[in-house]
Amino acid sequence: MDSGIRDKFRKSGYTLTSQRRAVLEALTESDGHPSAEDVYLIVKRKNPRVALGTVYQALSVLEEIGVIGSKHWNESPTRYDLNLEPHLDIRCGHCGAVSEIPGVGLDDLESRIQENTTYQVKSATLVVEGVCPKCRRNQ
Amino acid sequence: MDSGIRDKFRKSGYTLTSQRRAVLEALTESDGHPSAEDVYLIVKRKNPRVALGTVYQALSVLEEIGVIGSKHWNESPTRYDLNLEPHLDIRCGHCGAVSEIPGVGLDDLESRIQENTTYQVKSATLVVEGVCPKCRRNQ
DNA sequence: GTCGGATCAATAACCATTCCTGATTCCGAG
DNA sequence: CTCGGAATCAGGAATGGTTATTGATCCGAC
Repeated sequence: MDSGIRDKFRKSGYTLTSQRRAVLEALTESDGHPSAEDVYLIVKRKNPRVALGTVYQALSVLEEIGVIGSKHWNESPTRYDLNLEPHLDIRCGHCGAVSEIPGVGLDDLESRIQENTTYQVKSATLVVEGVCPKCRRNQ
Repeated sequence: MDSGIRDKFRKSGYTLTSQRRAVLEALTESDGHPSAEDVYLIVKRKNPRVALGTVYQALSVLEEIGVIGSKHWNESPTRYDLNLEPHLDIRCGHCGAVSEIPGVGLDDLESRIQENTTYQVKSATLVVEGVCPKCRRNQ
């Protein structure tokens, strides 16, 4: 277990419980962009007593203290991610698979937006959807 | 009523019913980015018998035939829009107001994404959130 | 007019997520 | 060690935006 994670727990005041540890482990074991339900199923293999609500709560704590990130596509469950760097993900509209897109910089997009609105910009997220190679083959 | 709208209905095979016309009129009367519920309330003022489900269904038909557009921010209802040009909207996280952001071009973003992924890119939407001037003042 | 498909209103169902409640666990003070 | 209070938990009910279902009704082609 990364000692940085322990630090973040200590600073936040939350405790690093076995359930939260299990959720983190599930994130590592998964294919990289699991939904809360996916995490729940992985966690349940080792500890069948955990409830889905507990997983949701653990995920939100982990996100709050900056240990994991999340992304949301319309009409589909939120995906969680250990990659904290700003990066682009694309979601397949057919099978729901999520993959990273390397090499596309958003540069100064957020500051360009701030220059053109009287709102105070809090976030600018690029939501990318497409068809993955596997689904394209099966069409 | 725009004759282009009639054309789109004719081509699509859908009929331009009074309910769908009422939904379109509500879009024009509204402040520009109403939710389905907002549209429902406006429509109901003139025709109290329409059901919320009918409004949803009318909105989805109108979007399907390309008469209106829609945008979705996490954790909040979908907003509908008569502006069909690609453009940026920002949503206030406090009051939910939605406004357009002029002057920010996404340029070749979608093609840059396509170059860096094996997925077939279908859409790349920028979801921008912030705080509107009014809410900032009241903080 | 009338037949059949499109559309409608009303309501039940859906699903991801959050909330609630009482039970359990954790942790520091004594 | 052990007591008590706070944090966390499991389970299940509730939420809210949206969609599906179901008869009833409308409308246009014949």
